[in-house]
Amino acid sequence: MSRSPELHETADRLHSVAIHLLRRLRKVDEATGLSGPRLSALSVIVFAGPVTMTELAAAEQVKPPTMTRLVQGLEAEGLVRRRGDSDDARVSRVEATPRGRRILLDGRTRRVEMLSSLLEALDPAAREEVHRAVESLEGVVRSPSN
Amino acid sequence: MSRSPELHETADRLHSVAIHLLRRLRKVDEATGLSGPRLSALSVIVFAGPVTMTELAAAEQVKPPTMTRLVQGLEAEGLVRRRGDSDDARVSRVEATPRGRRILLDGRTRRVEMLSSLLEALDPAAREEVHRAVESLEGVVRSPSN
DNA sequence: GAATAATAGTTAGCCGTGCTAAGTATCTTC
DNA sequence: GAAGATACTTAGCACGGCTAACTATTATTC
Repeated sequence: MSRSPELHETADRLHSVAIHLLRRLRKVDEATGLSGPRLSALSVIVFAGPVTMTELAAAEQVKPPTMTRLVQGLEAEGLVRRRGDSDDARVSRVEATPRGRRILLDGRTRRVEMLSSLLEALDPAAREEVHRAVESLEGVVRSPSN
Repeated sequence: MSRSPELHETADRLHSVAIHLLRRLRKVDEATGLSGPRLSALSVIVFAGPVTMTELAAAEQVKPPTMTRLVQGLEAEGLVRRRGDSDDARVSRVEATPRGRRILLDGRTRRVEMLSSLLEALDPAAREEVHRAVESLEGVVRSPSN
């Protein structure tokens, strides 16, 4: 079971870097004025078009009652709007308002800009290396389990 | 202001990889039976020896009342113990019990094992690349701002 | 076609974690 | 030794997660 020390070291530092990266991103996201869960839900709503509550809850890995309240919050801030489904009176479809869409897209821009500026601090060779490492990790992190 | 598309792409994918990595880690951490904030506080207590409440709150970037409750929770589960300071009767020093230490260290082991097993899925060249990329990112992510 | 089962959402109510404001107890300082 | 600073706690609010239980619809089954 025990693995090489180098592997452990890389693993440990990878963990730490991931934490620090996301901490930075969270700070940037504060400018949207939205909490993490609301911002994340809004993102699904913006990119997945009109969505049902159940789909939204599943996408956010949250139970339906939790999503009910998140959407109520977004609705109260005028970022989101609901319409009944024409075929099935039980379902309620959620879509972003123009304001919701703008706030989300602006936040997304800030986030990518922040990360890009970090990467710009690297010389081109290192940047290329980060790119390839990200590709490797994508394969490995996405594939199995959840 | 607008940057090269490759930069944006790397930034975006880096973001996504970081999110997925931490999601995996959170799942592993569930085995400790502790919430994120409690686990994180316990980690500081274990590694920084007896600590004052104020130091703990600062380390966890949380206000003192929040730390009061986190420590009360850990104490109720027998993972942590408090002693008064001999020099200053206002301060209260927190230290881990043997059980607290064991739970934390076991969790830490599981976490590193999980990451290591991800890295093991890569061929040695890719692994080496990830290692170097992590070093680059460390420099860039740690340096400025908090 | 009426009864039953399944599905989509919501409401009610709990717990944990974040906060601020305000209190207590203990130093420190003048 | 009185005034102020410091360490921590208590009280009370908001929010996000959950389960259990409810309503309203749609689907099934006999």
